[in-house]
Amino acid sequence: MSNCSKCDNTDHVAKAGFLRGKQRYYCKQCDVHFTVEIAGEKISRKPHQTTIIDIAKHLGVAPSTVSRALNNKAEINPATRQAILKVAYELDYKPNLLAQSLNRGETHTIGVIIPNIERPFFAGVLAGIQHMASNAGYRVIICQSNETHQTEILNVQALMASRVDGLLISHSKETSSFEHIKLHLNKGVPIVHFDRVCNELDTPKVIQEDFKGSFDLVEHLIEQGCKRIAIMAGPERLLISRTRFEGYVAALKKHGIAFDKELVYHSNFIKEESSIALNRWLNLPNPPDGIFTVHYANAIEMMVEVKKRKIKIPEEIAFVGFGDELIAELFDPSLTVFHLFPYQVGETAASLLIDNIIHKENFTHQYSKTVKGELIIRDSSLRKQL
Amino acid sequence: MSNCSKCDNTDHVAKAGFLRGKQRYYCKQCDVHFTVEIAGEKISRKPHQTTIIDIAKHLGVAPSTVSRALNNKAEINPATRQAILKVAYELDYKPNLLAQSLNRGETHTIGVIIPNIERPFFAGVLAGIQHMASNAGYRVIICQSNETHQTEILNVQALMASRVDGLLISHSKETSSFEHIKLHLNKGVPIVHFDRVCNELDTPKVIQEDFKGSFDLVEHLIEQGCKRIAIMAGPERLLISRTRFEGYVAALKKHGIAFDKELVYHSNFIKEESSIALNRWLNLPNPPDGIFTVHYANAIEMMVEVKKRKIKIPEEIAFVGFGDELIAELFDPSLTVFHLFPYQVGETAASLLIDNIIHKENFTHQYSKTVKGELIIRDSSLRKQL
DNA sequence: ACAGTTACCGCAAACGATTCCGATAGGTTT
DNA sequence: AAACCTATCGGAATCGTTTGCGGTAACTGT
Repeated sequence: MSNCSKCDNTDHVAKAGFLRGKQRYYCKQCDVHFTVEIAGEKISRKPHQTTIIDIAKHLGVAPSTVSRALNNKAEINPATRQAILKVAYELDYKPNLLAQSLNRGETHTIGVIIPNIERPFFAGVLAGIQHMASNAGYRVIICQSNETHQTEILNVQALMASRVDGLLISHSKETSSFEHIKLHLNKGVPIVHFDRVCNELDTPKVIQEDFKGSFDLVEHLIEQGCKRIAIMAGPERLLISRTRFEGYVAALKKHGIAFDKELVYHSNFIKEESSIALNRWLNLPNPPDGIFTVHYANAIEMMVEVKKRKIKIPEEIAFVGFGDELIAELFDPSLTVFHLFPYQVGETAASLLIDNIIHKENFTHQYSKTVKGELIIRDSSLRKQL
Repeated sequence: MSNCSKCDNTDHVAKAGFLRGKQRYYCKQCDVHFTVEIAGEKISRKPHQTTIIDIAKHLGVAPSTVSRALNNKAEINPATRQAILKVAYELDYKPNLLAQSLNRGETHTIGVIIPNIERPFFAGVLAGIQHMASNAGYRVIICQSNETHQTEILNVQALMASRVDGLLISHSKETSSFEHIKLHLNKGVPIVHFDRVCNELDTPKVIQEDFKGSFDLVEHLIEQGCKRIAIMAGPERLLISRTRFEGYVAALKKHGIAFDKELVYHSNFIKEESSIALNRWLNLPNPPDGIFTVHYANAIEMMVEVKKRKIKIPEEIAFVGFGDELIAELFDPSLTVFHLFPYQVGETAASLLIDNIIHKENFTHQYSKTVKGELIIRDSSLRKQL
């Protein structure tokens, strides 16, 4: 029998079952339960990062004082402050951001959701976001939706669970319902859309010159003498696709060229689509003499095919597209593009979001900041001037 | 005068200075100080996410019980457990990851440091890391060193401050001292190197077939009849550059080709270097008939220049390089590469790290996992067979 | 000398979740 | 029926920081 933990006596002690593997006792007299500690086994002390309490003990002050000193608060004696700072340095104190975040209710982290990090455009955006964020003292957590609605929803949940201070999002090609965003928007979470924005939600947005870019590219083709211009448009659900499509239509209209449904193909970001669309067009009774692909990669892929067939670019078919990639410049023939600036998109979006986070209450929404693009005319569309 | 907060009497109350803007009083009798609360001004209640305590109150149980139910612990009545789960669902409870992390001492987050997210290789690696990490329930924080040593150090500090559970790193081209890593390694932080690894540190590493790739590419050039092979090597500080360089040297040696210092140029990832190196080589008394660039982009840039000069590829000069980019395939002429698999590198590194995190104690280091590459012979080096 | 004031600091309660213990109530054994 | 057990739950400490508020000593002016 063991000694009671209270009266240190064994007289009235009786066994009282097992608890988590240990024998349990009960002292009738003291009305107390207890288990016996297995001797030893208590040495495992973790390495332990220095905390504010360590500093406090070290100097014989209260943790609150240390906190005040470290955070440069008022009510503190400059002398003690210096002393604390010194010890903090000596003990290599690093504040525990988790504890800070928990206490302050903000994580100084922003979440980013993009369809795919491997797309150079988004990588560029990310770089811009990172740059702006880290300058403002914010960390960045990145999620990829992989172009699926479901994953996007999971991403949002994961980021909100991580208690990010704000959200930057470019929707997946599938996304047509926005409840998962609305939910958190209504709770007051700052959210900024970029590139693949949506109009149904009342968020600040960063877009590009999608309409103008399309319009300029198509008009350029027309000026080069193209009469039948095909368009490889983006997924229909995306607003950005529709806007670009409208630019195409508008340019045709302005120049009195009839719109032909046969010349429209809505891509879905699948690899084989380029050759499918191209073949369809080339087999038409009167095939196009100009092709506008919303995504530069499609133009390149098509040009590869067209070159194989010994069709002359740009004389027989001219190509233009949106893009920001080196390949457009280096490919032979070089591709005329409406050049995009993903880095700027990222910077703009991030700064908008951070503004929003900091001035949460009285944030006057600034909708639709537009990052300008640039029409770069190259060999794929530039026909010899007569 | 105001009523004492204790005796609720005004008799012995006297003013006692100002405290944070409010008038302060002192009750002699009760020996008590107090300030008067400005009426109102107390309504600002935050929206408040449901917590474990809300659930507990809702059911009249203790928070600890709720925690046990939610975490599927033993010692809990299935009935209460169901009840708790139900309420949790109804109240849309989401655990506060911050609080969990603080308590458990782990964040379920891994930090990644890469030189530049815009380099497609690293974007690919990131995608692999993300995939593996999110499957294992880990979040990912990404930092860019921008190829500078100083930023890399700051990155490490930032990530450690965020209390990441482990670190994945590919060093900047400048990094030649590794104290900033060693420091945390010694504290027991799991760290895995990938791609740009370093040998001075006792960490698991994920590398590629750098030696073999170089060797194969150069040997291929030799088999195609090249006698003088130039190399555009990487920054000298990087181990990966040195390894690749050694592969080059070894291939030359095997085939009895003399090593010529004139044919070596160490790149530093600066844009103009391609033309500088190329010009230098072309102006040599006996210029190279084969060029091996460690980075495919340099090969492409050089080929652009070479094409302008009407020098024939591959007949007069053949090109090969490391790479994983579409442009290598689409460029004219298509580039022979030792194809890399960044996504796999990322996956491997992440799984190694997560293994390391989970089995922290008894982790048997598995050094140098190698992700295999693939020699893809294309037009830039394939001379007409006689 | 004393009310009134200031400067500085400590205490303790948050933040949200986990977990070690001990406390019950109701069984089972002898 | 006493002795022992099990299942289940509550209390309180803990993680590391921040912060509201009260306490104390010393200082100011009259």
